[in-house]
Amino acid sequence: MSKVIGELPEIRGKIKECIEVIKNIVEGVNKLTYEELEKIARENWPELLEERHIEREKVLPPLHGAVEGKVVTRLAPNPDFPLHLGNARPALLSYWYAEMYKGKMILRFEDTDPRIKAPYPEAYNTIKEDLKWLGITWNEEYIQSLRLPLFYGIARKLIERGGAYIDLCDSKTIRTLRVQGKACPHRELPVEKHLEEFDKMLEGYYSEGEAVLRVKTDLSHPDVSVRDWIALRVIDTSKTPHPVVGDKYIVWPTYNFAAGVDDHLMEVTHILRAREHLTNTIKQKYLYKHMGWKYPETIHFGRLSLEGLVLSKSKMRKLVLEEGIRSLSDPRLGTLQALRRRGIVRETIWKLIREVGIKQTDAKVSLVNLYALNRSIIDPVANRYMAVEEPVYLQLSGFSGELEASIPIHPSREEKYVYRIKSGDIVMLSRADFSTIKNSVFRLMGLANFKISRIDVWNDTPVYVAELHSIGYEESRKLNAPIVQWVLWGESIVGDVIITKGYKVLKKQFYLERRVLSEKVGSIIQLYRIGFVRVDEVSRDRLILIYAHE
RNA sequence: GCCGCCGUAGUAUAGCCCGGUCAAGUAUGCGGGCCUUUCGAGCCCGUGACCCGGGUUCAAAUCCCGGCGGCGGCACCA
Repeated sequence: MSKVIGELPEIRGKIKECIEVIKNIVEGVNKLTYEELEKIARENWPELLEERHIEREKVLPPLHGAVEGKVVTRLAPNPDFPLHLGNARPALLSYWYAEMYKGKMILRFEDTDPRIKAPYPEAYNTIKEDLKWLGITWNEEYIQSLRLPLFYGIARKLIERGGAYIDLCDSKTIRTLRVQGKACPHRELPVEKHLEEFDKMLEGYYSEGEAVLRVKTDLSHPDVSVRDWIALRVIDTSKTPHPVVGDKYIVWPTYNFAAGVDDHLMEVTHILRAREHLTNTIKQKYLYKHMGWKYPETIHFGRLSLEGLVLSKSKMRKLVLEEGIRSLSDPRLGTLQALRRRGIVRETIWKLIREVGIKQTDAKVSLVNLYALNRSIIDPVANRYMAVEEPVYLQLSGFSGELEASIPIHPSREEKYVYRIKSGDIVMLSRADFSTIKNSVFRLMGLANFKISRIDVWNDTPVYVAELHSIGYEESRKLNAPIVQWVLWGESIVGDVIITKGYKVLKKQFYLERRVLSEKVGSIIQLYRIGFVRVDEVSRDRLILIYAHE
């Protein structure tokens, strides 16, 4: 029924009559057997029997009110910590939309709290590096602490327009009044008085806590925090100097004032930010109304969390203190630096954020999903190497001359690495593999098929003697022989693989093919049957690898 | 406690604004098969969801009301 209306929308007016007709037809059709139906379909509408497989690529939904060439977005981080995965969402969305509409993106450091959330001097650069790694470019860059006189100017205009007042109440009094929805005595004083007090504030007449500038909102607003929120306050920068401007200023804007003013001055058209800013949007709109400005389009998306990974700055700081984490790129953290070090590539972050989109609901992404995305990108490019853990020694015998082993560097490429093996050479196997092959014919990957014939002991170490059974891969298939990885003794190098499990870090020692030394720091490789790892450090006789995922 | 936002498979997401080709698409995961000199990748098959209850309507994932659940905000933080 619905299908018919969908295809023939013009019958909409006569639905009641149609129902009878359709009912009869459907009853008739229902009496037919499946075979009869199939026959009719094949004769009349063969295309119906063909399966369609449509893959739609996910694209960003259009931005409300966006005009090509005019869109301005901004990313406004507090430079108190490097960027983490959660920050990648507003960062990439702001960037993508600016690109999509051929507009521009602004990077603005919101560092207007030298007291409680004091900026880290290094973070200004770290954040820029994080953004560059993400592949984000921006057109303009600002630091709010260098713009304080601008905020003072706007504040003065706001007072003149009757939109703000200097409040000299102590915090206890004002708290009580606000909850009751009552005005404090200062609110209704004449504009001239407020301008005067504002000057006194700037001159340093008042100390911390004695005077604030409040924006007039609605004293009966259901959300108490919206009622006459604070725009500027006094911070004693002789005690807590600001890393950029030192103790030059003692009157500082709050987030809502600074962000609100700057979004206007910088002509931001679209704000993309997380849901926790919903109330801030409401607060800032009062400021815009007083000033007669137009508030930008705003999108509030949900929070992004990654199962098993800490993304909150405060929790990460705590971890750093408690777990003795020295570097913010420690693989246990959720910083972009840390993810990068764990072998997560930029394209994965892009795919992930694009997938998650701009929904208002929170997204809890599982690590398995993140790994799957990452694998799809690194698998085609990661070189393969053999590696063994807890080596068992095997001496190869039963042949004369040389055997040739060709190890694919990547299964989908022709390129091979060739070893020449002589009778008597020793190879290493993982202990776990050894237990499955000790009684049967097995294949050393890329080399030949062997069977263990006896045990020797050299300097207290058992060495198993393996006799050549056959060379070809076909034989091993016929016998259903297991294929194991191996590393040639003397052609090996020790690699420490760092594995992150929650807040624990394990270190496992592997012996790898020595040819891995041609890999550079930062490259991602796959150890056959172990997983993907990122080369973290390389020296002549050792390397450090960080485990990414299977 | 007060205020607000949001509920589609294990997870993420499409569809919701504008009710009908939605007996709900895609990805990932999981189960099975094929292929393969990795237990990787690829290919094929299967699995599995509209939070609950009412209402409006010929027709509700979509609109309305009520519950329940999750999350966020309630700073002289950003």
